[in-house]
Amino acid sequence: MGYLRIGELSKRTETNNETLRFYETKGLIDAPRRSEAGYRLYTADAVERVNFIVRAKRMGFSLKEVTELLSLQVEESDSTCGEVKQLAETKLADIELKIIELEKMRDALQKITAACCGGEESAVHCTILNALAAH
Amino acid sequence: MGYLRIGELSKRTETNNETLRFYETKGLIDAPRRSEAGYRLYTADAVERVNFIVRAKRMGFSLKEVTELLSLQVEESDSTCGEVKQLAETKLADIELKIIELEKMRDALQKITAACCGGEESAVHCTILNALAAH
DNA sequence: CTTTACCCTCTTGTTAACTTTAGGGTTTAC
DNA sequence: GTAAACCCTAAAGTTAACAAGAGGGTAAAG
Repeated sequence: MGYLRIGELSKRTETNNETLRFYETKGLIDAPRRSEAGYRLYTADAVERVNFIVRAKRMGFSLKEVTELLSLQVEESDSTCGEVKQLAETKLADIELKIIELEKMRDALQKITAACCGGEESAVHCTILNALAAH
Repeated sequence: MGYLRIGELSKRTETNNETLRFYETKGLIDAPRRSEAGYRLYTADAVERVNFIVRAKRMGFSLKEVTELLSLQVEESDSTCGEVKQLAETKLADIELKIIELEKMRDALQKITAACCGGEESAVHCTILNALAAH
């Protein structure tokens, strides 16, 4: 009880069974324990992990990068702490850059929607490139 | 004068000649005028356009989605204004969601880098998933 | 005036990230 | 107890997004 079979996990993560097995072969999710018949039995935190993968992918991270993100952990051992911190900071910079660029796009799109069908100035000629150009 | 050949354009956009020709076949950039010998001659705004494509791709938009973003323009005709606004708003929602999720990741990463090698609490066991779970 | 760096088209190859197919066993609902 | 729904592996197929190669013109520097 409390275990999820693969179909249940895929339903809760907007994935499908094949993708989950694929992620397992790629090392993105741990091989779970199996039932007597060989069925995969996942615990609840698999849902978190898979959802993280799905979200990170939507952000434009490759599976290789997602693997790196997931590998980030500060252990008690503390021996690899320097590398971890280094990697985390690199990824942090990546993410901050993405946020900034997305904010620019958002502003440009807001200009477009504001200029469009907004009343008097509705007949303006405007593209996302123009909106971005106009800072 | 004032025209760029393909090599010049690729240098200014972190792309390469093959990619630019590929984007042309896919309709992401307009077929430019040609020299007598058949060389592509780009104008300066090609640089803007290609850079936009590059940035949007880094954000996790597919070429198909980039095409949609680039097609967003409010024309004087005003006939398609409703659709344009609709599409722009959909993309805007996409982008805003991405920003929010990236901000969550950023916060989680900041927690990791703060906890790591930060002095007294350096021996804490911490992963990005934990950091995300802890709100 | 020729060598070196560019450019062209067309075809084929590559990589990532799945998806589908084939050929089976297992669980569960009637 | 038998269908329908679910699960397994292994291998082949697919799609997006390029990259590379073949074979051949063009531009510009010495």
